[in-house]
Amino acid sequence: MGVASGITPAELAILTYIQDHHPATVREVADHFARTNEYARTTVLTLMERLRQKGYLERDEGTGAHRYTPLVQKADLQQTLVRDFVERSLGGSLSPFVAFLSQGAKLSTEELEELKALVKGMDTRPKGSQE
Amino acid sequence: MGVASGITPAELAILTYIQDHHPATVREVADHFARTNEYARTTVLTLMERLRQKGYLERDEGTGAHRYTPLVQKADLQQTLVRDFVERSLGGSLSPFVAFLSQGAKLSTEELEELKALVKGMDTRPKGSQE
DNA sequence: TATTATTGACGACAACTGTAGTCAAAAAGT
DNA sequence: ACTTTTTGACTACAGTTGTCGTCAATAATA
Repeated sequence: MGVASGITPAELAILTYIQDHHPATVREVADHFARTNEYARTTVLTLMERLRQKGYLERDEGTGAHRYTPLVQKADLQQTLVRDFVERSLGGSLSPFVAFLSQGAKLSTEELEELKALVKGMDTRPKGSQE
Repeated sequence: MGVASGITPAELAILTYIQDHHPATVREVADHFARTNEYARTTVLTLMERLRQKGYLERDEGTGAHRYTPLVQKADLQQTLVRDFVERSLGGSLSPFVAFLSQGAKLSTEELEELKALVKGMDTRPKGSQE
């Protein structure tokens, strides 16, 4: 399992797209990726089925092609992804991230606002303190 | 390649340890992981050799066991890891990370300081503006 | 309904990963 | 120098992931 939660990179790309465009049929997804990444229709199908087996997608077998719907919210998934990444790849340290932000990472106005509020609120909660 | 830069998760664990304890011999690393993760000596050897082939380690074949040294700084590697993660897994958006911080992620005093300085400095640089 | 196009279930496969045993060569100890 | 350990080069192998082709079943069309 490449990424956290047992989702591989290729699967994540597919799942993310579906989270932004659901319900979606294999063909719709395939058409999308045909332009960018280049995934054959059957590859997309395989990936989508694997995601379904893993519980990230569900499908409605009505008339015509099956329509897939995500079973996890995009925000939730990303949250998990971040948590796992920090834990597994950064050994729990957030410094690299902060450093990344310092070095030119662009933040949207909203993100900056949230960060400001966050910093203000956490002013008195040093690492290790109890909640 | 699980993680960015062609380093797999298992390899990353090994490399990280070596970046914190170098130069290191296979046995030293193996002894360390024998306690925690449970990697057989030869597994560690294999992983270290793969890292060497990928250019992340170099070894000194002097007297006794070979001594391995990292060829990339830990901070640099993590920087790359973060960049790649944000790009590949979050589609370039930092919101999930900010959200992660908001939801209880603990920051050290230093990290918080850096973040504060950062927020202050970026106050007038909305997303999309030129450097 | 005959014909044509679309779908999806399967099967395949090579590359990559995690894991480690074997065994000869080299080093250390006596 | 002889024996015992330790090393490391190789080999192996199963599971995962990325990628699709085939082909029969369905659906859409003429």
